[in-house]
Amino acid sequence: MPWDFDREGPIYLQLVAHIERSILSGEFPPGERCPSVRELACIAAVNPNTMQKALQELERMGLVVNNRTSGRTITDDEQLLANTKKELAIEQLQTFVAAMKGLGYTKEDCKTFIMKELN
Amino acid sequence: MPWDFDREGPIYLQLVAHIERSILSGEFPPGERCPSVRELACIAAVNPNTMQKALQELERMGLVVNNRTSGRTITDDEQLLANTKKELAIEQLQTFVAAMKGLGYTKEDCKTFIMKELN
Amino acid sequence: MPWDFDREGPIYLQLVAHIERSILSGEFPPGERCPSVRELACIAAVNPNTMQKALQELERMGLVVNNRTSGRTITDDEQLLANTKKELAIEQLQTFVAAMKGLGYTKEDCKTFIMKELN
Amino acid sequence: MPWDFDREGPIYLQLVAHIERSILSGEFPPGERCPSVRELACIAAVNPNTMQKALQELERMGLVVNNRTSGRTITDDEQLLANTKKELAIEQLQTFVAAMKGLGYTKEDCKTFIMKELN
DNA sequence: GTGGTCTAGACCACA
DNA sequence: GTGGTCTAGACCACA
Repeated sequence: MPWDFDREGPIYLQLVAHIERSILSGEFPPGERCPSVRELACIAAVNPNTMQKALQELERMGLVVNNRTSGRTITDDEQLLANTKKELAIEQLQTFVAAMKGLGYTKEDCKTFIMKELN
Repeated sequence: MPWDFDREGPIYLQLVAHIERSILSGEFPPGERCPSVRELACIAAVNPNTMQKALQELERMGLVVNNRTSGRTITDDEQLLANTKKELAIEQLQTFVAAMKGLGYTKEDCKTFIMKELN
Repeated sequence: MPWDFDREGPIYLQLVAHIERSILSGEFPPGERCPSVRELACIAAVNPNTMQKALQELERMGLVVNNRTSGRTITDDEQLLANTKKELAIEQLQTFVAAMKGLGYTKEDCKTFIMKELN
Repeated sequence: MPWDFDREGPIYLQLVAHIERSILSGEFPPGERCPSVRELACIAAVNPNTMQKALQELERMGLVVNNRTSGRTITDDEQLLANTKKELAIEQLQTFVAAMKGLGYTKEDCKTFIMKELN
């Protein structure tokens, strides 16, 4: 199943986001081998060059480690993984609060709404 | 500025959602006159037929009232507006919780996370 | 005059080094407009994509600033320029000392040699 | 491990420079027997004729002495060795100063830079 | 097999 | 015009 992309934003960044989530959700477990550029490109149905760019960005972020000719592995840096997860969570929260604000809810309204509705 | 649409889902439903939010956010105030099909179609840069279908759906939902020859008005049924707003808010909350679940958060985690991060 | 490249090391990194030196030597003055990707690619006789990669690296280093659709400029951050210049100088010094070591000179020998021969 | 050569300059001159450094660094000690043309050609992975030409040049420089039928020896002329070493050192220094000049350093700057950075 | 580089060329947004 | 992205495909080093 090829991944699907928005019209907005470069595909390689959408790949980064997608793989990032796959790592944090445990689909690509910490310390395990990361599928090769070619494999991932095939799965996502994009050009290997595009996938390469995405993986190099993930390296730069530290989520993926390059072992040269023996492929890449997912980082096992628990601290980094925790921080990244928290960042993404905050992003989600901000999106949610923004949407709620569009409905006329203040931050306080959000809190009380959540406490009442989330069970 | 013409509105923008996803690839997914019929455009008329996206129009419904858009106008619904405009009403709930107060951009189209309760009891006021609703712009004509032609006006709205022009603003949104869609075919008047598509906008017509959207407005009929909004009528069905009760958010818009048809006065026959004298155009449409936004409902002033505060109860309905409040319910609709709440429904949309719950939808947003579910989207948020689903995203958080994808990051490994439980509902309880969400609560404590929000209490800590939302200030 | 197309630039010339070693067999060793990616061309794009050699481009980075070349442009870096051009900036530090004042050939591309601080604050001035940087030639466009296409211009530079033409001058250096490389593919625009390769030059693009080099310029993006120079951006990352902060030596070049991206102004989106209105081209790039050389940084005017004097501090950064001074630091970069010093780094390159230290690199040169290390190369020199290594070569001297191969001739049997110690660091101290180097110092006295320089004091005597450099005038 | 075969020696490696630049694209620039005849290979036999690169061989001369390489063996010259080997002598000055003590790898081929003064007064000792010099490996035969065939041995050296094999080690360097070049044609014996090319190595022959290199050794003749080293003879001309006096660094290597030809004993006719009993092979060659490294010179034991300490004065010559010292002079040659100094020449090479001066060459290195000039290369270094030229590189520093390209970064905007004067000879004086070089001196103070070295005094500060070399420790 | 792995990752990486480079080219050629199309196409996009922005203004 | 500017920078940026993407594809297709060749080729390289490493082991």
